[in-house]
This record gives sequence, structure tokens and C-alpha cells, in this order.
Amino acid sequence: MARERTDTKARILKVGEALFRERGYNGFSYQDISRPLGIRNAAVHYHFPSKGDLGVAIVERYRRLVGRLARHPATTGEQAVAQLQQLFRFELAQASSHGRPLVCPLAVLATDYANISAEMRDSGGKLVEEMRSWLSHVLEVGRREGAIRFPGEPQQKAVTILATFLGTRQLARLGGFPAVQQAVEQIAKDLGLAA
Amino acid sequence: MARERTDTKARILKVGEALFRERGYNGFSYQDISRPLGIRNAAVHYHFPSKGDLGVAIVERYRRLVGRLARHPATTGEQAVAQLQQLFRFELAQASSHGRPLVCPLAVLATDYANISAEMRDSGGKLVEEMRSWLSHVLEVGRREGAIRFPGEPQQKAVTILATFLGTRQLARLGGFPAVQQAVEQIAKDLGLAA
DNA sequence: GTCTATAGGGAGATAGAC
DNA sequence: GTCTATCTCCCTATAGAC
Repeated sequence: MARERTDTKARILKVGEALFRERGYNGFSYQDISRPLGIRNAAVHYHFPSKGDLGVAIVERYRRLVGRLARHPATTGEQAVAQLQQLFRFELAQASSHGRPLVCPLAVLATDYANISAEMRDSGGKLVEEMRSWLSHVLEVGRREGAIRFPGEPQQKAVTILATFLGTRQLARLGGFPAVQQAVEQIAKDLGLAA
Repeated sequence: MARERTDTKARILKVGEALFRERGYNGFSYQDISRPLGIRNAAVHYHFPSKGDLGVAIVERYRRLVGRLARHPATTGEQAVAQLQQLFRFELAQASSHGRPLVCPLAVLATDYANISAEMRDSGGKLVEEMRSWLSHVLEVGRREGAIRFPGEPQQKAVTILATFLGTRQLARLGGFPAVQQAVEQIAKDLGLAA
């Protein structure tokens, strides 16, 4: 309601997400957020009383972002391929739009799983389920329409592809090679899509 | 030299690795190690002066463990397939030998990349390179000998498979399904191996 | 090699003024 | 909504006795 400077909350969230994905849940503090924004720790606590609240908001924000990818269920082979390529572009963009690639928030949740709140776990679990069911549907339609090919069940192939992207952004940090790009190309080839 | 209780160092390392992989580099403290071992923080510092020293030792230990998988370069199709299946068994064992699956140390290094020492990064980078070159060789030999099939370059396929395993152990924590097992089956099918 | 004791700092969080 | 001030706790690390 208030406005004017109510966007402080949005700015906190933005900085928080970058830190969360850059350093992990336990790797940043309220100070790391407040300092660059020129505010005080207490102001951050006003908008996000506990660090867990901030964590949930970060994951939910990412969930809405990814949710946009999955809005329209594919029904034709062309649509399925188009959505896959949209996913590929998303992954490539996530990997290269910053200096060191930011990992997926899911990777942070998984690594810090023992230290996060039940709400954060739930939020992450929902994100996984949504992505899995969406990608599974895309794969199923795409294969049925003859646009792609792969052995086995769509559900399992979907899980495998999601895991690959999760891991590839992490490999990209450690290795001296463009892991995300290489994985995207390989996944496309495995599906019988032209490079 | 001393012996008798010099295995304290080994016990610290063992507990440390479990904590490292359970909670991430920033998610555990020297207290979390010393308490269950019935010793004091200072004793841990005696064996590992800084937390970074402990971190390096943990990664190096895992590196030696994985190095055993890659000891004998495959030259026949049978050997290549056997080594792949060894890798599959390793991943399945890592995922299921504990309650919540422990993530790969590489996942911790990647997530906490911004907070770890240069030595830890180096150690992780070496581990990635070793696994990549080993798996790449296995894939190349296996395909040349007609035991497996996949499109594209062995290097890229190797990166993709490694990324899948890295990510799949994390998905296993967040999702309510056996992600590692599903991914192993899918990877095998993609390579044209029987389930 | 392990202990006690402690330094020195930063974490997350809250109270109350403005 | 944001501030100052402060609480409490835990962190990594070191000094020096045993």
C-alpha cells in the first residue's frame, strides 16, 4: 500500500537471491544484503523477519519465474520442440548472464537441506514436482508426435534431464569448460534434435 | 609416528566428510565434529589448523576414493561396459547407503564456491578433470568396440553424464522419488545398454 | 596430542525511538 | 519503514598448561 520506498522489499529480494545462489544459504548474512542497499539490518528484518522467510521468498520467486516456462501445455510436436528449446535457452541464459554461473536455487536447497526450514523444503519440493510433470508432458507429446525420440518412460527421462541441468551449472563453476552449453547440445542430440 | 590415538585424525576426517556432504561447507562447525568424537575443538585444530585445511583433506579423500574407479584404462568393449556399470553401482551406493542421500563433495564445492579457499577449488577442479577424462575414455572405447552407442563427442557425453549424477543426488533430496535409480536406468538405456 | 581458557568477531534477532 | 542500540549465541582460531 505505502509505495514510494516499498520497493525496498523487492530490492532486498533481488540482492538476496543473487547472494543465495552465489554463496549458498549459509554463505551470506543480513549484512551482505543491507550494506550494498545502504540500509540497516533491522530494515531487512522488518521485511523478512527471519532468514527462513527470506529463503522461502527467494525460492517462491524462482518458482514463479520457471512457472512461466510451463504455462501452456504442448499438444503438437512443434510445440513440444519449441518448449524444449525454450528450456535450453533458459539454461544457457542462466549460465552465462553472470560472471560465474549462478547455480539453481534447487542446488542450494539440496546442499543445505539439513539446515533449512520445512517451508523452504516444501517450496523446493513443489518446484521439483512442477518441473518434472511439465517436462514429462513435453517429452511424452514430443515423442508421440514423432518430433523427438528417447528410450524408456517420459517421467524418467524428465528426471534425468532436470538432474543434468542441475548438475551442469555446478560443473560449470568447477571445470574450465562450458559445461552448460555442452550438456544442452548433448541432450538435444540424444533426443534426436538437430544441433 | 605416534599411533594409538593418532587415528583421531582419521576419525575427524570421517565425521567431517559426512557433515560436509550432509550440510555444506558453511553448515557445520568444529563443534559438530569434536562433540560426537568426545574431544575438544582445539584437538581438531591441532590436526587441521584451519577449516580450509579440513575442506581440502575431505575433497582429496573423496578424490582418492573415486580414483580407484578409474585405475585401469579400458581397452575392450566388455571392460568399458564393466566400468560403466561400476560407476552406476557407485552412484546407487552413494545415494542409498545413508538415510538422506549425501551429495557429492563437488556439489558442495560448487554451491559454496564463493566461500572456499583456492586450494579447495583446485582440488575440486582436479577431481572434475580426472572424472571427465576417465569417463570420456570409457565412452570412446565402448562405442568404438560397439558395446554402447551415443551421438556426438565422448567428451561432451562424459560431461553430461557427470552432470546428471551430480544433479541427481540433489534431486533425490528434494523430490519424493528415487531420482538416482531412475537416472541410472535412463542413462543406461540412452547408451543402448540393457536394463 | 589433548586439554582449559579466551580472544575477537559476526551471526540472527528484537526493542523502542523517530 | 527505517533507524540506533543491544542481546545472545556461536563461530574460527590461538596461547599455554599438562
